[in-house]
Amino acid sequence: MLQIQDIQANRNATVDRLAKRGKDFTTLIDSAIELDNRRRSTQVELDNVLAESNSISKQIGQLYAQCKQDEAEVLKAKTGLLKENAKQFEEALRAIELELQDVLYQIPNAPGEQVPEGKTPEENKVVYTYSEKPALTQKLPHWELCEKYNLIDFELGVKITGAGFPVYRGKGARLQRSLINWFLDEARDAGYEEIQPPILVNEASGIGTGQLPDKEGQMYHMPVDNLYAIPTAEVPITNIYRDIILKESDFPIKNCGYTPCFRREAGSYGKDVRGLNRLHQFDKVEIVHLEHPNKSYETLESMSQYVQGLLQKLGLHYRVLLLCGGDTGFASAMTYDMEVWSAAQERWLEVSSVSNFESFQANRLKLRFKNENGKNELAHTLNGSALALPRIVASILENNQTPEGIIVPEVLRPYCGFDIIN
RNA sequence: GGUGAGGUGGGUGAGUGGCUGAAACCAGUAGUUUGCUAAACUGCCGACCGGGAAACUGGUCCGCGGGUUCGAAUCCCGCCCUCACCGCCA
Repeated sequence: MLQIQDIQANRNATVDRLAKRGKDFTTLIDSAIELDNRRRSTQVELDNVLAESNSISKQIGQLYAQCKQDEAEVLKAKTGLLKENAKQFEEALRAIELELQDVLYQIPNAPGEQVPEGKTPEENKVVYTYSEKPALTQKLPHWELCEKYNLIDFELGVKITGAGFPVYRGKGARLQRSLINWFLDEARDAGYEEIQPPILVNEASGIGTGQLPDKEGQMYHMPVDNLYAIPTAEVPITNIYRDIILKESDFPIKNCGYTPCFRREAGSYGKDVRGLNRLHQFDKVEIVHLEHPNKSYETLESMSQYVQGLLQKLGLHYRVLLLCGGDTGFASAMTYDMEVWSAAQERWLEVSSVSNFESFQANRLKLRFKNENGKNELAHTLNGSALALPRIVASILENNQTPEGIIVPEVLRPYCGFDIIN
């Protein structure tokens, strides 16, 4: 969530930035400001009452020590009214704070300077396109290729669990494992520390990264122990830094991690979810950065370059989108999406999303650092997929298909031990 | 699952009703000195929300939530969590 101090200090700028999302947030911003003002004045009144009551209590203690019981009794009588007052102010304050929090939760992150205005995905800006569509002699969609070469059995997954839980087998399983290993090795070479986090998280972690309380329905929940299956490694990895105060010299913190990801995807259906396009369980390597606020946009660019490097080494035709305000995620200030070409489906598939959250996430997480003035300041967080497996697999299969079989990208051959799937 | 112990500041850990926002030690930090890859000494050093130009100052916080009391880290109740041992087990 946004910081109320920032909103107070830069009311107009915040409204302008938010307007890029194609919606007017003036009313919400103003009610946040109004609530914050009320919060402060109420607190001043409360504090005064408490201060008086504290000082009387201290006097009573001293009087007892001097054996002046009578005078102590007189003071005791006075405290009754103060208590009553304090209680009222306390209740009022709590109510205002809840209301303020509720308003703040409704306000999305303010888009960064470079983010184009716009409401729909059509208004996203294509900032880069790499290579060409492959020239193919055959164009089978990946689900047919999976069946033909016995790589992924979707029906079997339905039997064991349900739709969206595919079974990878043989060379399909090995290709999957190779990609994970290669992604992790690349990340390590780029200076990321590898993390193997839990894939079930508690409620506090879900709140920390913003999945809870709102997007509860998107996660698998285990009520017996009140745990949630992670929708992305971002959740456990970012929560490592919940309630932490870093030193300035700790930056940059670079973590990566492979985990399976679980998403209920309630409400999705149709052609978009065919094959590997959308799953309930999939694998992903995630990169997470914590940065000094001065450097977060520079870091966003370098993360984008890093992800693009992976796609280039895999030889995939891709493009980079700078998302417009309206398509930028709730918590993000600026997002690049990387989309690879799916030759048989003849459409772009999103395989990575790299975002700068500025201090939006850090605010909920209470992730801070001591700045040069010795003050605690919120850190900036960024993350990105590097990469999500299923659509990468889909596009490798489709783009590299030949009548003789599917050509494995060179970088993966040492990992999987074969160079063609046939 | 059973039994027991416990949750205090970045860490270890003292603290059973007012003098404790909290001893001591470690870590951190600023400086002094001696000098050589460090040591000694001294000062500072929790977080959050307010007021103030500033010096400074009010309030809250000792797992969380309630209660008793003029006053609670300290007493009472509920919850959560951790650890140890036993049982089970990859």
